[in-house]
Amino acid sequence: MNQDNKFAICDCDVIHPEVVDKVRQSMPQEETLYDLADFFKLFGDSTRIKILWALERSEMCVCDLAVLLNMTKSAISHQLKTLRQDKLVKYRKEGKSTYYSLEDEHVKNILEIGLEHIGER
Amino acid sequence: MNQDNKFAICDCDVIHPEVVDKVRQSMPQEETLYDLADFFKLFGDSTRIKILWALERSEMCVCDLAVLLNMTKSAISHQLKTLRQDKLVKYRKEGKSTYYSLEDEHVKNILEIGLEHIGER
DNA sequence: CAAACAGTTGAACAATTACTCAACTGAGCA
DNA sequence: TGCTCAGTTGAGTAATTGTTCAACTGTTTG
Repeated sequence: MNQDNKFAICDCDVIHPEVVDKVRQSMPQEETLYDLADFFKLFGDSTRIKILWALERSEMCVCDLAVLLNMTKSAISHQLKTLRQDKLVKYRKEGKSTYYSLEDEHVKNILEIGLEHIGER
Repeated sequence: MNQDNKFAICDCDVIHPEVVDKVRQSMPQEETLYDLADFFKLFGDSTRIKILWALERSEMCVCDLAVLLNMTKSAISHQLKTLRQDKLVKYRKEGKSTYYSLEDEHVKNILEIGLEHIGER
């Protein structure tokens, strides 16, 4: 459980074992932390941030998003696919168009806190 | 202001001009959106997530973090540098050690919302 | 002073990723 | 039926990025 085993990659010794032990006990599972990072990765791209921001205001189709962000339909569609896979947006088809909207209620909260941090609110 | 200019990259026409116009007016400045994405990029790596999680529990020195995460001091130090530059962590030096702690009160909130989304809370 | 250790740094490398391009599907319409 | 347009998809490419490695700084201690 602790690091004094032969598989240690770390190139130094513990200085404060009690702190490390305390913190280690409160760490979530490895997988949870990976999922968390993957989730935030979605917000780490300005194109996706723009899409999420836009969809927070209104349901939109791919063409409208492409015009709004001045990008190709393909680029938008690729990003929508990843947002779809991670359950941040949902869509409905109507005729030739596909209308996207936010799936998750956390998106707005996250964007707000981010804005607060960078001092834009 | 709208997209009917010769610099349009988009490969299609607007379908719902009124929606696009409405949303466009509520979009923040380009730079703000980039800053926002850069901010979230920090949370988009599992090593940094782990570091932030750990520091949320306790101030720690580089060696302790390296032991806790089973990584080299160098790798940890590189990540701490980026977290430092973006004002998420602060540090104090004492003897040979450098003690890092969270600088920003938003970190906890962000991690919480992330956990909620991935259904871990 | 010299050795030991905590931590930092820059270059190099490997892995990831956002966008482009071209081809494709499928719905609406002449 | 065939054309047009909205949207999707996969391969390829260029840029970004996390870690390693080696060299370095600075503080403590023998």
